[in-house]
Amino acid sequence: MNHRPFQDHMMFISQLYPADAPYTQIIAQQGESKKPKRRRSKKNKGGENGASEANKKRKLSAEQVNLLEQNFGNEHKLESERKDKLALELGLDPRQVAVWFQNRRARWKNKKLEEEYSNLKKSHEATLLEKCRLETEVLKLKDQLSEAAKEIQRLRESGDRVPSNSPSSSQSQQSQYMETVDPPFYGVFGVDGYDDDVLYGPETQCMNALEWINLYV
DNA sequence: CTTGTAACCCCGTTACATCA
DNA sequence: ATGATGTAACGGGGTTACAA
Repeated sequence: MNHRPFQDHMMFISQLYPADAPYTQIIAQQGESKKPKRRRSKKNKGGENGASEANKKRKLSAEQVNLLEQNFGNEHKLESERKDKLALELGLDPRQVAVWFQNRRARWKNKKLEEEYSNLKKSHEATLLEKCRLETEVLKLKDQLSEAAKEIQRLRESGDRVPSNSPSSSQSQQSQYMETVDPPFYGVFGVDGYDDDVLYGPETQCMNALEWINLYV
């Protein structure tokens, strides 16, 4: 019997979505959370005849594992022809080979998930640091802006005292200066108001980010 | 077209071996 | 002796191919 299309499909799906159980399976399991699972009866406890022999054969030899690993390295899926051949070669039941491949795929998937998690974590930490840096920069710029505003105020006051030849000159000077400062930026950070968020918000967030990183790195 | 079955898959769990 | 960890094996539920 040929199951290649299905196997290829499943391989494709599991490579695309290695973290996800098939949707239908998730639904089925969710729906059956109350159904009691059938417990497997204990065996090979030595109470029944022949059990101890089965115990001794349980662990695969290093040689067997090597060959299985080699095959797994070539291809994670196992067609029945290859399974039978391998089983013959290893002196194992084909069912054992199939089970080994299933378990190996599960281990491989877990490892991939761990790697992915680790990469995401690193990237998240880098983003937090960058956020922190940008917030610090914003604070600096706000300081500069506030200094500039004070300077404007000073100029305005001195302009009031010193009569100018052209009445609009100080104003045009101001507006010229203001043009160098992006108005939306100026407005967004409410330099006049200096709300609490400007002084404390980003800084504390930044501290939290750093503490967070120190905690988890 | 429908139904039953075999063979495969994955997921979660269990049982057992090994090691610190 | 024992708890933690790794892994072989299993049970259940899903899909697909195929025959009747």
